[in-house]
Amino acid sequence: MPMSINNRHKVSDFASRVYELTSKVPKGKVTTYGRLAALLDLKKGAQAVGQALHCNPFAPTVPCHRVVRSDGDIGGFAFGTDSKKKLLKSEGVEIINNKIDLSIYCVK
DNA sequence: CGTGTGACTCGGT
DNA sequence: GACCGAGCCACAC
Repeated sequence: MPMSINNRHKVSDFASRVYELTSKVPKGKVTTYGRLAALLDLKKGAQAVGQALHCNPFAPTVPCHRVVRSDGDIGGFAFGTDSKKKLLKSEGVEIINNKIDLSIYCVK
């Protein structure tokens, strides 16, 4: 596990796990808050996951823009949903009517 | 230790 | 489709 995900400033273990998982999402694909929560055995902790990402101190390191809502909605983004949309678009993710194409969900 | 809050989700209206 | 309320979880106060 990459140490660079937890040094600098101390973050909660929970947040570290979230960042680590998020950093594994391949370019061009996306995952959901709920999916990350499930991988952390917190199947109902999607909101907690979102909170961890909001405080994401590794903005460029952790591709938090590849995390969207379960219904395909953009979700949120510390720098504005507009930036999030553009980033995804530049990675090849289709965004239609403010919704992510559910067919490119990362299945891991 | 109790409360409030939020980049969530689901089901009902 | 939009709005609302309830349930869940980590975290700041």
